[in-house]
Amino acid sequence: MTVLVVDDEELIRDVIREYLENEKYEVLEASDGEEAIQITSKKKVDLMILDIMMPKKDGYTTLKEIRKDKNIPVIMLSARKEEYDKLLGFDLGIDDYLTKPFSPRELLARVKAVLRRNREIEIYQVGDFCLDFKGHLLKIEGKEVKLTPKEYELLIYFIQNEHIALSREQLLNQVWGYDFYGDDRTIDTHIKMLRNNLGKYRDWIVTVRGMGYKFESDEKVSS
Amino acid sequence: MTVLVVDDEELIRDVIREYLENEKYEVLEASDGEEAIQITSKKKVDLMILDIMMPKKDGYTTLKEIRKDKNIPVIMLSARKEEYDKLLGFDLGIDDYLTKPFSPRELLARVKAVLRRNREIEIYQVGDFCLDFKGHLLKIEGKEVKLTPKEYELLIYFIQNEHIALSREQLLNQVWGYDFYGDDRTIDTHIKMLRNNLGKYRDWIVTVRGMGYKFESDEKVSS
DNA sequence: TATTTTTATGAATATTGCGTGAAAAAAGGA
DNA sequence: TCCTTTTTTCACGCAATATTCATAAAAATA
Repeated sequence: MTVLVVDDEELIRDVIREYLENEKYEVLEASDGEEAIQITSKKKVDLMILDIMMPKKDGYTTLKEIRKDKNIPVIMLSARKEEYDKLLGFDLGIDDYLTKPFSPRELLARVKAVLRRNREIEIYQVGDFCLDFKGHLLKIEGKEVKLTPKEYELLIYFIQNEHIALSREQLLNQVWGYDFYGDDRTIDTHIKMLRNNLGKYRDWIVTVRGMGYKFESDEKVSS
Repeated sequence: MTVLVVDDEELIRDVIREYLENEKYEVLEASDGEEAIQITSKKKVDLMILDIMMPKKDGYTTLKEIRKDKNIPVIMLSARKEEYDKLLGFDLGIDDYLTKPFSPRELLARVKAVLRRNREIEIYQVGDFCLDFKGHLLKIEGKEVKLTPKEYELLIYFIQNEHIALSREQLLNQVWGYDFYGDDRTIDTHIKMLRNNLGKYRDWIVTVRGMGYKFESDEKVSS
């Protein structure tokens, strides 16, 4: 689970990072709204902790922009309690709210609560790459990309094991099943076809020479 | 769907109204228990959002009186978490519970969940496609389309699981029942007939090769 | 550089899964 | 009961997909 912390104060970010990492969350940081928008467009973020008062671009504006094409859960931070009413009026669907100074413990509790609440959502979205697990639907740049069953299963297995290098044997066992006694090279062909279908995201499937393949969505996107 | 919001704070009512109306719910307001009782006796209310702490007549008492002759689903609001235990003691069959300050998003999620749980009448209408769940009546371009019982059940199950790919096994279990031990391909035949009956909407039943089928109406899919 | 090892690709072939129609079986109605 | 409607089975043909394999390309090694 990846949490993006957006706050202009480095101290705050550091404290939150420490607590979250202690609980095995991956933490990304942004010091302003622009940076936050950049990061969410490139990386998979499961939850955003967003400060309202920031220089350049405030929390509202930032959230509004991100929400245009992403539905990332968000916990808002603010220095003043009175902001809450304003926040409620703001029609952006925030998930929770905390006033500074807050206890890290409480933040953690809320992070967990929000993620628990959203666990049933099964959509993998990074940039304009959008995979709907339940719908068996992959969209890239808003257009449906047709995958064959094997390509689909393969892709899902990769995504579920992001950043982990997988051997051909492992892929055969997990995706094809233990009762498959075919050629190792079958994988290569499917990788080829999957890459073709991923278009500009073809490099997200990385060859690990002598080992197998791995999936990595934060690679630089070639267009 | 009509939701009655009962709270003495106008600000809270306004905020809830805004969120609910945004999701196409009809919203009624009451500022105290008496008014709530009046409204429920006169209008059709599908769900009540009821604050516990109110002047004159509190939430408990109000609910107790309304429940004497109506079984409207209710979500309770309270300022303090501790109230929850007290609430449990009252055997009034509340459907859900939220403490202030709550996230609007969570409220919306719970409203939807409660209504989903309690839905009785349901009409699914997109373009000139109109299915009345209860009346077992399908109209396309204003003309009634005759479906066999199995076709109805199948279609309803599809609509209730729109955008989700369903395997043949799942369809057999859910529509035919777990005690059906027939051929998988029975599904195919029913799909064929259903598609024929759907006429120009036949493509709303999408084949997910190697997996099963899913229902997808033409309306824009938000990603 | 030449050599070896590993991966990518294209094409040929094998296999699987779906749509269909027809017919048998079961359920309903008069 | 008989007749009609609905449900289920099934097999054929076609199209989509999976697999294999030969060869090209790329990367590592010396």
